[in-house]
Amino acid sequence: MTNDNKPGGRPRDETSAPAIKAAARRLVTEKGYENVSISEIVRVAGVARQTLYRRWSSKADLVLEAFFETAGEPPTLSGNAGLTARSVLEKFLADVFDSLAREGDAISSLIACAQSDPEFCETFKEKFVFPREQMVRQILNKACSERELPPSADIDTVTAMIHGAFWYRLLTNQPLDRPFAAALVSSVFPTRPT
Amino acid sequence: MTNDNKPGGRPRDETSAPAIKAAARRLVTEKGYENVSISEIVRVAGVARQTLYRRWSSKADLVLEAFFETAGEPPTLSGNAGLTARSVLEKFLADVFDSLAREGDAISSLIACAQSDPEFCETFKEKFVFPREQMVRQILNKACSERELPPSADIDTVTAMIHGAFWYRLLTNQPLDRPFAAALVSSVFPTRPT
Amino acid sequence: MTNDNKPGGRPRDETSAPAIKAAARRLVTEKGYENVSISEIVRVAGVARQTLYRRWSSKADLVLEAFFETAGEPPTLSGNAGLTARSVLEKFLADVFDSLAREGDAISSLIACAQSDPEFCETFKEKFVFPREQMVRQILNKACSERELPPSADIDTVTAMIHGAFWYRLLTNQPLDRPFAAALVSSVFPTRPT
Amino acid sequence: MTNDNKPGGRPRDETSAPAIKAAARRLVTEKGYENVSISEIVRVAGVARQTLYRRWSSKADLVLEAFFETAGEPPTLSGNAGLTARSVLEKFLADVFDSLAREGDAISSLIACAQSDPEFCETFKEKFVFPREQMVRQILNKACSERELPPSADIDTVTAMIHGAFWYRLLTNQPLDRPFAAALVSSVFPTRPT
DNA sequence: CCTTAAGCGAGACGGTACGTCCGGTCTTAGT
DNA sequence: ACTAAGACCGGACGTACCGTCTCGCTTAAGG
Repeated sequence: MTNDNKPGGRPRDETSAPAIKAAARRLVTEKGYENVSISEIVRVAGVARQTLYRRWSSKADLVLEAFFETAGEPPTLSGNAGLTARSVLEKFLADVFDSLAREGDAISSLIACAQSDPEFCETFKEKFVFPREQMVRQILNKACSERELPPSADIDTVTAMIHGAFWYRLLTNQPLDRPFAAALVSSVFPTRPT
Repeated sequence: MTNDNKPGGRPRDETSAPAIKAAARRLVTEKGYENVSISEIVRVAGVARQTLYRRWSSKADLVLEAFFETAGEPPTLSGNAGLTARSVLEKFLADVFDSLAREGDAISSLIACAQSDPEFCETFKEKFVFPREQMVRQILNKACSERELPPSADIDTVTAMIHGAFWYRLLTNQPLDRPFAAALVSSVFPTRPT
Repeated sequence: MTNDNKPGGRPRDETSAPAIKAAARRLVTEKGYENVSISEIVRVAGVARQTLYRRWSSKADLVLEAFFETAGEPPTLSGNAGLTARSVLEKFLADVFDSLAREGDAISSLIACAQSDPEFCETFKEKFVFPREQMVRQILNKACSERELPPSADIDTVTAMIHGAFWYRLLTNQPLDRPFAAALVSSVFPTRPT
Repeated sequence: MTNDNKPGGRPRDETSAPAIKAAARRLVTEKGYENVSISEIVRVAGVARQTLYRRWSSKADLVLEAFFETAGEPPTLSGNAGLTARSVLEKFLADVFDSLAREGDAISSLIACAQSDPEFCETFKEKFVFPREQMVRQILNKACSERELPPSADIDTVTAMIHGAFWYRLLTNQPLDRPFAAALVSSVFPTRPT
């Protein structure tokens, strides 16, 4: 969103944007997207109102950037060489749940905002949803090719079910903990006959 | 929500409440929860502002009642006597998807609202979420007891996965159609060896 | 400016308008028209901003009404029965000068404002300028008919000169005192040969 | 106002100041002092904002200089050798009225500005008011010494009345035309018995 | 030739005030 | 008691200017 045309004029204060984003992130995390006003963000950031509007055209724009600035490659898969896909998935989910436990409320309010702002929704999907979805899909594909899952498994649908399960719990304020991660994994991978 | 204390005074206009709910329902369906103001609802309903506040304490209360007035027993299971649990589930999901296709945007915005309003969230869960969840759970339990699913199946988790899957697709604007219903069902019920 | 259509609705708070006008009048007197902000007026009046805008559409409207609410019959001519027109004029001017000494700065800033706001200008003339001008004209007419002035005197022009003289002194911050009143009168009335 | 310290550095662009003054003068004439913003002046002048502030410390400074650059010796008295003071005065007033007819609105808005800016007021008086006042005074003095006016005439007061009369008409949007000039003169000079 | 010093267009900066909008409460008169 | 109407306070909104500041560049004059 930030436009940095090269030519003349005083350069933008490099500390302003981070300060604003930090303020936005903190306030949204503390109070939820809807309960944060532009005025409060600029006050906390110690910045003039126009300095915010010069960079972002709306609260949605700002908050999206504040939360998902870095293109979404959130947790990574590397270093899981010798593990089974099942255990990789379980660890991945546990990690995701941990991070949501920290800022789940903020994420909830972003999901909420996405419903009434199509542009926000698109960016949110691109920066947050799809990367995580892709992650699960990769793990499942690996599981499939290594025979942990039957070749007939419908990867897309199972991905939606896994991803959906924790959205569902997130949005209905039900616990997102390690036991749930384990239960999800168990439901996906066929039970081993003892 | 409506309080109908017995004693004296002019009785409430019986047409006001329905008019307000109809207006609310229509506007929310058309424009989404966040983009509808109280002022607009009362204007469309042709009613004084206070007439709304006398009956509901907030937009959330009103909209919840407008959408989920009847205690949630939405689709029913009766009349599915001879069918397999699998086909019952598929039909149930197809029906849910059909109804969401009609008013999915409104539901999305209600889910959104639930994120910033705990009370709304609670009512929404009670009136909308849990009944549907319970429905799925019942079908799966039946499937279990009739050996369509292995007895080891984790009904709670699978319920969350099914329910979550369509929330997820709903909130991310991905298609909710019959093929997806079929795919969900197929992923839950072990594939029949041909 | 205040519109008091008869029908329904909560009546306007009768104390608000006077409070706002009092605040406006006080602040303009203290600080000058240009240095008073709407925000300050409503803060001092202890009133919501919209409560001001509901009654007046601009600071100009408000201030005009605050200063010249009562149709302009400022000083009166009655009770000067037996006096010469000359002495009546001198007394009238002395009175005007006294009142300007009290709130001359405010008047100056109103004259100023009138220059950039034609509507303000019109109302200002009607409520402030013309009544005073008319006063002088009446006195001069009386003087004429009673032979204190030659019948050939151009009343309109002399009125403009008298009135103009104290505007001129007012706007250029030159003293407006009794000696000047006397000098004006002496210049208008032919010097009596000693 | 322009300071031209001797030493090094790039010399000021000689075209900037005239361009700025021209823009200021044009805009103030078109729209009135209050309705012209610094931003607009520099945009019209095709100049950077700082280039204006380097030369003038405020809009008031600039506009004063733009309008009254040449020390005030506006119309001159020379070449009126053989005429009566009365006709000289009439011609002087007619000239002043003509020039005001051209840019009266701008002058009005300057008078307005002078009310809220004491420094502006001082300069305005020095550059515009006093020279014209002095002019009238000289003519009247000459009239006095040549017996066109009685020696008892109060030159200062009459000057204020003349000058005030056209300020008054100027500020109240009443016509400033030759008949009024004639009427003023007639009221000052004792009517000649036919 | 190269430094120094200032002017230049451009535009960001922290502020202040604007006029509008809405939410939730209240106060009327009328039914 | 209830209605329709609408005023009330509070507070956020996005915009417009203000006067200052900083950038990279240009333009001389003087060493």
